[in-house]
Amino acid sequence: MCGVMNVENNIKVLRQKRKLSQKDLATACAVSRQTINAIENNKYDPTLHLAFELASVLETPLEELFNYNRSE
Amino acid sequence: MCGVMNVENNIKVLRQKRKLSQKDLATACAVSRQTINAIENNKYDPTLHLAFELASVLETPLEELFNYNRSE
DNA sequence: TAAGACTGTAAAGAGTATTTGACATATGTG
DNA sequence: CACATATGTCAAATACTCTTTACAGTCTTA
Repeated sequence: MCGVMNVENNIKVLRQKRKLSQKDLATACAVSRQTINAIENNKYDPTLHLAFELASVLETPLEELFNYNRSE
Repeated sequence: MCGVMNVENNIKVLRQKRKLSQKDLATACAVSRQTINAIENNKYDPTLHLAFELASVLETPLEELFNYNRSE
């Protein structure tokens, strides 16, 4: 239900700005490289836990890291 | 994995402040009442999508709604 | 007492997030 | 060329989120 709604993210841009590889970011967040890759390419959304971890590592507020478009 | 880390939340307090029942909030977020109940009682964390929905309905920033304690 | 609204909880099942391992490609460097 | 690094992707397996259904307890009010 509600399939139209997406949580886009700016992870790739922010990661590259800090000169981190997907593997670097994965290690810093204690997840696999494939997980970072999948999230950057919008295969699925991270868990809330990982979202906070990403925001912390990338030193970016959650609201900036993810663009949530309500009820499109 | 990573079992020590938790994402606590202030949903119950904020919900009651707005005089909403669990059912009210559930309906507004398009999830079941049990889901709201489980999240309020820390049975599990919501998805990122639902977290944004809760923040939107409760008109509260994500960082205020959830208390993320990193690497305890 | 009875009835209604609100909340806590449990079990079964569907759907999603994440992992590991593998393979492909592209780029840069010895 | 050979080697390393970074990235995209796939498949199978596991863990977790979330749903529905159901029952129980509390509180208020008629």
